[in-house]
Amino acid sequence: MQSTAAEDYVKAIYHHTEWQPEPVTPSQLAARLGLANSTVTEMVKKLAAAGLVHHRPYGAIELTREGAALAVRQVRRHRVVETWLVERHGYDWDEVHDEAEILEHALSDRLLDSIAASLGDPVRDPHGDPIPARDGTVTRPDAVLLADAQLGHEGAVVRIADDDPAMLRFLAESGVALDAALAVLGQKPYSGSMQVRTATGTVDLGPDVAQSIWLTA
Amino acid sequence: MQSTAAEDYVKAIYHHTEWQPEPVTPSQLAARLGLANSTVTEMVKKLAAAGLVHHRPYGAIELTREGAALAVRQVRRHRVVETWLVERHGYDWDEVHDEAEILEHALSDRLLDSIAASLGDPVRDPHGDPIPARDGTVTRPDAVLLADAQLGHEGAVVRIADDDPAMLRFLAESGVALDAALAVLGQKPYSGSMQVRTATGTVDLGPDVAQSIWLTA
DNA sequence: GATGAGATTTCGGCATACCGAAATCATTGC
DNA sequence: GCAATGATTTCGGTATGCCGAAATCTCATC
Repeated sequence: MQSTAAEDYVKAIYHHTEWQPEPVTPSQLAARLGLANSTVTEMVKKLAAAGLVHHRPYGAIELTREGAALAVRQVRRHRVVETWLVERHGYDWDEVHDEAEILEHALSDRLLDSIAASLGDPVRDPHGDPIPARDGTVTRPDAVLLADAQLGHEGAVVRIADDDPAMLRFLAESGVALDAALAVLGQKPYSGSMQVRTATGTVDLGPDVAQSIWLTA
Repeated sequence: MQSTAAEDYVKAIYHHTEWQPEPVTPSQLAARLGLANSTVTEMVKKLAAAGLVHHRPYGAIELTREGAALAVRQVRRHRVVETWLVERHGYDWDEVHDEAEILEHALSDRLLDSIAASLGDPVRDPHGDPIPARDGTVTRPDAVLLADAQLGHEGAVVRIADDDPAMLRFLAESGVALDAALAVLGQKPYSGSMQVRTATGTVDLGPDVAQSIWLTA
């Protein structure tokens, strides 16, 4: 059991718990992977038989130690490839995902490590997501969701979880990029939008954006 | 019909006729691909239905215009990847094939062209095999097999068709590498081996080696 | 012109990974 | 405590690509 399908499943399970941990259900997994529920049930059974996940019928799905290791390996591959595409091949953030999704299954360990080394062994990808090390170590910065930040909180942007290219462009133009220093000036009641100071000025960010931006604590 | 299997089949058919043209039979194809004859028969039927090959039952197999275009595209991908692995990632000649075999199916056109451009759009791979251009143009140098060369023939090495790493190392140490100037000094009767002058001295090359080295005409 | 060797094709089967429909389960609301 | 709802699982089925064994064809040889 080491098919590309298996790799995709464990990676999807891993992602579900990466930033806010709660076990994943078959239907959530099916939605994320774009598959029928019945397909996921069958595959999860096989993954369980292969020792990659824990799953009792009608229960939630959790990775075993072995499954988590495989997932972390895949995440490393995916994010190294994304970083490489952006830094060396002129891809934009929104263009890398599909290509990386395929390549992460095709590169040998040797080539992947060589690519990572040529990039200086980066520790985060273009979105700020941590890139696991070769040995599976994941260093995740202490981060606060902008939406949860206290009034007056100041911090640098460590992660931008949005995939919408238009949104990313807007943020970049507003002075919101990885490592940019932000300060939370205020919170508009009802609208849920946040007023934020950047290096160059002040911006209002809507609630969904505030759910996508993470700051240093 | 554009599966990785189809790509492998048309590429194998193409290779068969690349340096000495004769149509390929199902059993030759099966041997080259490491598959059962029955599998090849079935797949060829599908390729024919898809318009990639001509094939009447019990006859030879030939590429259609469309099949040849797909094959050339795959050859380009394979050779660009091999060149990239050797030039940028420290692979040796004998180590690139398996990796390239997988990657050639996984790279998008955009990424492949970007990689080729980063290498200066090379026209030949580490073995001297021509790399087809983006538009499918193949420029093959006029070449003479060393084994067929006239006595006194002088020319530069344009292709080394051997895959054996020990052999390649021996050749490199003997002054036989791509672009090296050689002169055919003599031919030993019966043994079939050739005496050749290199920049640094004189070497005897056995008949199988002489079947693998190509010189400018 | 028949025959037999060797290549080719046909046939039934297998594995993977997917689907929709039907059956089953768990839990919430009454 | 029970029914109904929504999630989960089971079941039959599909497509691709592979295999070995059996049937069939071709062609050289006699």
